Amino acid sequence: MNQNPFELVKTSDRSKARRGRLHTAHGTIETPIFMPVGTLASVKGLSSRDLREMQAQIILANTYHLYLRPGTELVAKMGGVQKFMGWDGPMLTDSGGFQVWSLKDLRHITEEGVEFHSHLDGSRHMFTPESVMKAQREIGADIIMAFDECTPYPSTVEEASQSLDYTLKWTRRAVDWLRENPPVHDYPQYFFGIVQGGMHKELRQKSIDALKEIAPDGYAMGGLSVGEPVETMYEIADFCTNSLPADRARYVMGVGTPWNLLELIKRGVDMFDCILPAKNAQDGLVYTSRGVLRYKNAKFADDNCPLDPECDCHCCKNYTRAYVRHLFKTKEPLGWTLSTLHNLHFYLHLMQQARDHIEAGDFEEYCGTYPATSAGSGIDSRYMSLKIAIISFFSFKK
RNA sequence: GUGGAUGUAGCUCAAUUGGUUAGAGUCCCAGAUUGUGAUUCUGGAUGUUGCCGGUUCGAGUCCGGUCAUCCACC
Repeated sequence: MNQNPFELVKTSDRSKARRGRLHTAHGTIETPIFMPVGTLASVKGLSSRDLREMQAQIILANTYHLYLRPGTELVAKMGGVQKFMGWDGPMLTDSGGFQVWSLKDLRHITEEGVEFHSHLDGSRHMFTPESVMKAQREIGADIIMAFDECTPYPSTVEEASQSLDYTLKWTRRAVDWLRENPPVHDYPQYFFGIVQGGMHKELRQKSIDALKEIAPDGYAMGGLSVGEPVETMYEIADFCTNSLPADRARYVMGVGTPWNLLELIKRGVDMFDCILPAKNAQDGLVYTSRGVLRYKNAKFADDNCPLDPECDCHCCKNYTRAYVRHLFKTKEPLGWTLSTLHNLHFYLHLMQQARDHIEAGDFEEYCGTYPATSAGSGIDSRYMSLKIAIISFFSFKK
């Protein structure tokens, strides 16, 4: 569609880990990269200055949410999402396929598109591949996503196949619409297709083959981390990257824990987004160089250490666990801001480490020595859970 | 000093004409969270019902006394 924005810099000899660059009108993104989620044109609790200071390279906004409020036409009128939110770096918009999927009782899916009721006021709306492309053009992100149907887990081959059928038809219609209609903004907006197919490899293969013919500017893998065992997620992602074109960017949507990210980078993934670091920070849990830390726990009430003694983020350099816990307990907005600041810094720093080690040629060793990090979810392997338990026990016992 | 009112979880309050193991919110404690419908959700702990006695098969509830607090009047 457009000129390929992705530049493959290096691939590891001993895994599929890749070092690359994604060139956009608002800047170059060094990959592998994690994209902080800013659903409503805001990474909750943070200003664009915070994002710049933590060296965020690209952030993600959401078409469904911006469509409902303040409206994509208004965003266009304000000069696009970057100008609207005071962030001049690269942006990506998710199409809203996932949101519509999560609306469950409020939606009706047909081949034409998705009819749904706003979760805000119940008003009726229709999303079609065409209308969603129009909305994303108006929002003006550097990367826009196909309108897909996120296949639930578990799903039978028949269900996943039917779902994939819609996603592929919608993707073709989206591309046609983009070709036939003029851009809203005067810079390129790259279009990423989304691989679906549930946990069925033959469907994932079919999805990839069809997408290759459509030739989007990049490839995302959707429908992962929707309840399947983590090993299955790795296996499917691994299967996909075997077939995806090596010269295009690969993006696993909605994943995941720090450990998930390293495992998927090893399997050839370049881009990630996830609400987990932001959501967990907000709920009293942060990631540290020594594992997960539930800073809201009573044992940290008089802990004078930073959240992570080895972290050099603004929060860790200036504030203590006792203080951040106090802010959480008293529901002070600053607590949300500081803990989110830390968690996102942690993720971005992790990606920096990954890039450095891929370049140095020792990424696989780095993964082997990396401290176990649970998301606080039970889907990691038993081995990991044990390791986490041991590390947590010795690290945070007081 | 006299009269009246009120005493139930750390806090704010429920509990039918006396009827199972005295509940709820909040607070506290722990857990969950994977393209944000999320300042969210799930679970747990906490009581000599001010105290002493009486009536009753059975009292947070009725009676007597007592203590505390508040109000009004001397």
